[in-house]
Amino acid sequence: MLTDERYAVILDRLKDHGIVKTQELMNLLHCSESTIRRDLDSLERSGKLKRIHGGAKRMYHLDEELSNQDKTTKNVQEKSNIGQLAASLVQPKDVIFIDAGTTTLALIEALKVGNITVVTNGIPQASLLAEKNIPTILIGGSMKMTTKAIIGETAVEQLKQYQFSKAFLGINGMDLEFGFTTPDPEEAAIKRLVIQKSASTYIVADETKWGKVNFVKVCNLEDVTIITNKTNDDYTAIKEKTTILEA
Amino acid sequence: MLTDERYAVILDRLKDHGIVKTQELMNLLHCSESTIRRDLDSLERSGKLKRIHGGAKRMYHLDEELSNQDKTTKNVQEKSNIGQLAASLVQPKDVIFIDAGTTTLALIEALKVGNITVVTNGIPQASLLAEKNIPTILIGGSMKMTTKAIIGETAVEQLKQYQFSKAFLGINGMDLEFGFTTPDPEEAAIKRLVIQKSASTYIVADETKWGKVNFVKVCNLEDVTIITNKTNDDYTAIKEKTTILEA
DNA sequence: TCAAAAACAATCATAAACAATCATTTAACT
DNA sequence: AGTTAAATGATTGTTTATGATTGTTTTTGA
Repeated sequence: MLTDERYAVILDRLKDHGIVKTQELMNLLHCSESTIRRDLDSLERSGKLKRIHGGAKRMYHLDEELSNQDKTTKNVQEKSNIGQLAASLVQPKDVIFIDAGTTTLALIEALKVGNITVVTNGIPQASLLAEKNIPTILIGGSMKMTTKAIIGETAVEQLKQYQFSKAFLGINGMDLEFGFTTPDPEEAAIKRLVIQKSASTYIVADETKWGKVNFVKVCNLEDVTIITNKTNDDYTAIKEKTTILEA
Repeated sequence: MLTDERYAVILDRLKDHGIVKTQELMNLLHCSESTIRRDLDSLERSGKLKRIHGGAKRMYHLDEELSNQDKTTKNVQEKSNIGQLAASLVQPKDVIFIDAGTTTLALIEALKVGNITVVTNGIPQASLLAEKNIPTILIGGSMKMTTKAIIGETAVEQLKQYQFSKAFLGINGMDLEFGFTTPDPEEAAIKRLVIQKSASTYIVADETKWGKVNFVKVCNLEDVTIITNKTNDDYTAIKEKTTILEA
């Protein structure tokens, strides 16, 4: 069992359970307490988890961080559906904003129409847009390392220069009571500004985001149109407040 | 069993499992530990995998960036050498600019020191920096689709805000008579501004750039320090005008 | 509050993996 | 065929990872 294999197992387990115990890892990985302890120490140093007495717990951004690797295979079908619906809204001559995050990548994949300009704050988004030969403007500023999103004051200042005909935003949580929320205040600031600068705004989010509440509020449900995949009866109350497009 | 056959087996196995062990490969390929180790070394140099203690693992990042442009392993080796020399110049507390282009990616790969800030105008650069957890500021503006470089007026305006202790630039051509040249006026404008804003500037370029002349002049040979790999007798005249670091 | 138990950090010896080198074999080219 | 270059496997000493041991700190519950 190689060091990196153990790391992978530990992080995977952490992703599911939110917490791991030293003893449990010893049995699972068939190695000594010292080794586990050293592993947790390394992983903590590289910011992947937080050590606690008896084991370790998940850190905030681990949620997003791990998903970058396996999310590509996880909700792929659903995201693809959402992306296609979102892409169908884009028309020639549109100037659209595309948010950072994994969900909006599916939108870019599905983009078909020509003669559009895209503005984005996501590095992977920019990369994909370049490969699809879509004229793109990237927002400058500080890069958030876990999500490869551009944030900060410089980004806000640059965004103020633009107006968009449509904006497509990702989100971490949406809830009837608390509206749209994300863990990062700086990302929330970007999203709020974009909503303000765009003629119409669409939140693209798969069903797992329903009912989740994060640290910072972005806006109310009724301020935007939601593009999601599965809306069951639970959302009748929500549907009265806002517009939902089902993919 | 030919060398390239082993490479294929190793990479194939890596694609499925994400990780390979030296011992396991020895049995699978019926060859000595030394050979496996050499194979892994070569494959790491050409950017196909990442060696770890006991074997190797997949590289998530510049897999697409470098390998699909099919650099020969020789060229990769040279760029790696140049990158390592360039990286050795970086010191803690530096604020450095890293230019877009493939050569500077090797520099980022080789970056070891902590407590630095990087400013870049390259999308692949930003992506790699994020994976290495290096604090990064990305220049915003229009994206040039062929090279994934950020250019244009917005980029220039943002750059004016910054000062750098060191800057590392790529280049398309360098010539005794015509100096440093690139095909794109907008890229040249960025490079010129960076040179002006940086305490010291290094051009990183492999030997193939010597004697080439492109459309737009960036600066004279004597304005910067050149980091390149092979300097033979032809360059005696050049060496009188400028500083050359040989990797 | 105090004592026992568990978890902890630090250290050490051992074993595995490592880089570097060399002689030998294999392939490639004239 | 004969020469040269490249690849291989064995050997060397070095580095790294590991598990056991030590004594200390934290948690627990009586």
